[in-house]
Amino acid sequence: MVEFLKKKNMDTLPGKTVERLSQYRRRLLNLLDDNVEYIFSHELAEIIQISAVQVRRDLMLLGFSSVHRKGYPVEKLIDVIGQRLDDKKGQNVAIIGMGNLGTALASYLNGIRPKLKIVALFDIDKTKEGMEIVGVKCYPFSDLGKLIKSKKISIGVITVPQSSAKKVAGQLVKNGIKGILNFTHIPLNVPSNVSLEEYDMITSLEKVAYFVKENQKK
Amino acid sequence: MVEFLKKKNMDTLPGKTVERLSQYRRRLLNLLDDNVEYIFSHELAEIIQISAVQVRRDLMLLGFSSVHRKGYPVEKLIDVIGQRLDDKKGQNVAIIGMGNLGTALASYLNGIRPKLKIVALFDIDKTKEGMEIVGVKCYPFSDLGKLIKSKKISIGVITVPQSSAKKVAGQLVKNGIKGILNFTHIPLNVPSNVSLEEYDMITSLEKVAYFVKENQKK
DNA sequence: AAATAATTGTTATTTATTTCACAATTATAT
DNA sequence: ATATAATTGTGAAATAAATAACAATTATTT
Repeated sequence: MVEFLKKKNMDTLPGKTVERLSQYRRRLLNLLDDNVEYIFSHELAEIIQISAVQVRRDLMLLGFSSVHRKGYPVEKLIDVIGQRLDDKKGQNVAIIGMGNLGTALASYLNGIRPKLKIVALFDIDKTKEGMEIVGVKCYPFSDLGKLIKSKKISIGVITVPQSSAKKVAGQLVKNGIKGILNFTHIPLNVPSNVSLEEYDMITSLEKVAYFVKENQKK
Repeated sequence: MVEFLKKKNMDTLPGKTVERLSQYRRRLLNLLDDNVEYIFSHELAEIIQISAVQVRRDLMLLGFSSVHRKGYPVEKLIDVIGQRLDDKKGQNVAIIGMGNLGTALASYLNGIRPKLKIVALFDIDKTKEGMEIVGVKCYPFSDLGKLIKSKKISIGVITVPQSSAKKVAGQLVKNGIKGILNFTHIPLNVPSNVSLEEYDMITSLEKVAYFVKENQKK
């Protein structure tokens, strides 16, 4: 068995590497627009503000090599990152909760990655029904289950008020969602086959605040 | 010299611990509302969905002990977390960019922590001048420097469009900001005395999407 | 009063992530 | 043609973070 190939090219990547690959790709797409054909590890590192070794290590995990003394070919690298990160058939996303945050996310995320399509928005407020944000329709929350199935939604983004977070997560899970991105500060408890990513803006702010305080001690 | 005391009670905490302490506190405040007086490490762990050892370890770093067989006293623990995380005099925060995201953040963050005050909002759009969101005034961007000084703002939250992120960060730094929470996906380059926390929603979504895909291989 | 059970605080261990250090490769300069 | 310089890919080392393992403590049960 080709264990050595498997190791490099099939293993699930570490979460941190995934985060960085996502960022590399975004930068590389910009570079492509500027007709940059090759990039050295230290250049990419500089742009993302990390170390060049880190970049090389991440690309090593992709099994991707540079062209000697020219650097990494930008277009090809974008492609390889896509092959590793993206789902071939694409994935459909719903955003639940169309307050300011949900609305911001809808316009922010929509269209940014061809393989990640925002296909439905949901809100409890029935007056929002049929409303469109950046070309995506808003549905009443009661249609959630139906639409997860009909639109093959695999990822749900929760931007509802704190108080409904658990209920919404429960509904998503019950209707077979595969991944959840949670923007409330309520910790969610989901079965292990559902990928969960939590993001708490208060925690981020408190963290900055803490390090500001600590910095001033010096 | 009291090295042993210094070690536990003075050292800067690891970032991960800070994040968890922030979360513990938020949960504990809820518990306090429900008149819970004591909590065991495994109970707090269960709420946050982490391990009990992790909780004990974090509290160990605070030098905080439980009451034997009763658990950790909730009110006192909240207090001790505050003593460690919060700045005594409080810290003032500005949000720059009053689109949907900025607006969401303003209402989300305001009032949630007494020692973190949102004292000013900024937007390039002069028609928003004087507008109030959750009781905080919106100022034109040109007043940024003046207000950082007069209102003693130490933390800036960047929620402007991607294209102005660097300019805004530059202005903040130039005017003596101490910490930045960046919500754009432009990596910022700030001097080392400025604490920087970046949060990129696209990366989070791509990360969930990747793990959804990987999970399905199994 | 001895045994049992619950719970902590901490040391030791393991695992994950980052950085160091350097041989290998080859384009470019001399 | 040789030396120099740039750059990579990776094993080894260092650092950071999480988990396990367990002695210590004491309330409760028998």
